[in-house]
Amino acid sequence: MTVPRPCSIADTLAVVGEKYSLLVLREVFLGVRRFDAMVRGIGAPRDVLAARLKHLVEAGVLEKVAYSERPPRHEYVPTAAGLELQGVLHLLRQWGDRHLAERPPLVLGHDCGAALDPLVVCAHCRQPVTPQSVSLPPS
Amino acid sequence: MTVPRPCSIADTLAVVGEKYSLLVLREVFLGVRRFDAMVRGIGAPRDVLAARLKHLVEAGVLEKVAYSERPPRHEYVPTAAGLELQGVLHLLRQWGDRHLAERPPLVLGHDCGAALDPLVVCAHCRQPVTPQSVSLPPS
DNA sequence: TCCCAAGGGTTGGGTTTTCAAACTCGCCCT
DNA sequence: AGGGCGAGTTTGAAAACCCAACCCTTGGGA
Repeated sequence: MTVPRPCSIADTLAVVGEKYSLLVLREVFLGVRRFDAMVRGIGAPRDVLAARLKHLVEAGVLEKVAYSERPPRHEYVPTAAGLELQGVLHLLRQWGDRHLAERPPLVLGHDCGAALDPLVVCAHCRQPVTPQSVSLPPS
Repeated sequence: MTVPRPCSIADTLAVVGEKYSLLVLREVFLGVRRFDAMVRGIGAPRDVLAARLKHLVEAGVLEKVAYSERPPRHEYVPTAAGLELQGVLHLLRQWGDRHLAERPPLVLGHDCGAALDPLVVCAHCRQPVTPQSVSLPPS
């Protein structure tokens, strides 16, 4: 192996793996969609946030939507592709709540009435995906 | 909001959000557990990889296990906490396969016999977690 | 015995990114 | 005219990152 492993995890991280990118998505999912509000919520330098937003828009994860012509104002909304990243954030939050426990967890609700407790299952058999239940490809 | 939002997503990203950290976990889950092999698989600079490994060990995500006394040799194996991050990698891979499609997807198998297709459900009701089915906390 | 290779890093240096603070620009309000 | 908001852009110093080269230990041939 002389060149880095080709891999869609790496490809995905090239889109959302830079510092603050996933926090931008967190804010968007929480309904925070304006530049200044994101700066405050994330605590990122303004120039870095501007660069991340541009990158995410170019990658088709967010879309810039005008909500006022004059003065020109717009907000960042997730595309369909962007919405599909919510699961990643749910899992990151769950992992932090379980293993870092530095704060009272943010409790999200699920339609069923219970607190949201995300679980990764196989879409085919609906059984949980565990390290043991996954088989690696023959190397 | 004068200070960044306190959030376990951000806390988790402080552990695994640096450049290459999730790729280290990918390699570990693929069974690649030695320094030089990781350098080749990931394509990271050796010094950066050394720093990431140290950080992941200190954070309790990986453990350094000797497999030879003389010469002193060891490998990096995931802890229980580390194993729990597999779901994140499955989702990142799935997203890349769906939206980037730059290569034939790496097909992992699931116990049920089908190709692994990860899906995030609510552990309580087993229904898929969608943007619409999750309710935000009252801000 | 001598030399080389493998494993697992460390060191020195130059190149990018980040960062925080200040600045800009258009528009609205008073 | 002055002040403020939203949304960035500029600036210059600090921190990462990248790469090549080097180090050390042990094991294996020639």
